[in-house]
Amino acid sequence: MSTAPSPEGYSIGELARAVGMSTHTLRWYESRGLFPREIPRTESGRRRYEPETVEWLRLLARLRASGMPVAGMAEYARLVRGGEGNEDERIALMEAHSRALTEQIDTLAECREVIDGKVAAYRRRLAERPPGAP
Amino acid sequence: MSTAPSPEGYSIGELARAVGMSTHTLRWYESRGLFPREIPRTESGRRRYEPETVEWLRLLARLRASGMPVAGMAEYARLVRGGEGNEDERIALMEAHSRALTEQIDTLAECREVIDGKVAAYRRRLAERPPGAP
DNA sequence: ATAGACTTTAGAGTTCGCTCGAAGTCAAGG
DNA sequence: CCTTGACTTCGAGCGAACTCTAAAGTCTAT
Repeated sequence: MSTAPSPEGYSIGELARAVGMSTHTLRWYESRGLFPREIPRTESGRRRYEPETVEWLRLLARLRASGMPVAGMAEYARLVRGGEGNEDERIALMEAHSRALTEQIDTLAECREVIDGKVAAYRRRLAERPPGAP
Repeated sequence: MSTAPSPEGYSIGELARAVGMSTHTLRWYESRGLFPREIPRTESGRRRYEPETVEWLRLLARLRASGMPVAGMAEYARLVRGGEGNEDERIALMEAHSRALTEQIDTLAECREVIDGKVAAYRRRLAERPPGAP
């Protein structure tokens, strides 16, 4: 609450480096409503991200990596933007995703078993009929 | 092993129904080299898939569902087309995918934990500050 | 004060995996 | 023969999530 002397906060390039995304992606995320609040600007119009933005983006990265579509993240950002009082909606959103994730993990494990079964079959074939045999 | 009297084999529509893909997709897969051999045609040029194609497509479906790109499946089909003797290459391909799959599963499980942590935090907030409080 | 690194915008382009449509051929029932 | 519906090829189109370009403006260091 006063005049901060040092830069305080991240430029878009710094933030990009900090979270491992491109500046393009950060602007595009913003255009898609993926931030829980307005991004402050300097006098000349440059973005100056607050430090906690790093945590927010790390969460988004998790959601993306686990297959949540951008629209889902936008919905979540909207809820957070709405402030306290919609915790149940946030819980519903996240739990739905968690359930989807469980399903996906099960599917993948199943696929892996089929694949490992294939590998085992090929190994058996190799063992029974070593290089060269009618 | 002899002259089969009945139609024997699937039309593209029948196969599509049998494996749950569209006829468009089957033709597209073919154009991408995803079949381990030429698909026989009737006199009039229509595809007549052999019964074992169903199993092949079910395998492809697994590979796709587990994130293998179409190019990877094409490579695998190429190996199978190559006939016996390249089992080690097939094993290498499949094992690489299996490893990728393991990694992906771990990533997803990690993401789910983060998400479940968020849910837990929201629940705590709800419990401590029930509907309506400064 | 000037180079060069960085940022701004709007909008176009890319990749992947299908998905669809057009325009025509063919098979079977009535 | 006529109709209906499945089949043919080919090429365009789509949605998702970036990714890049261009042309301008700004900041920092020397």
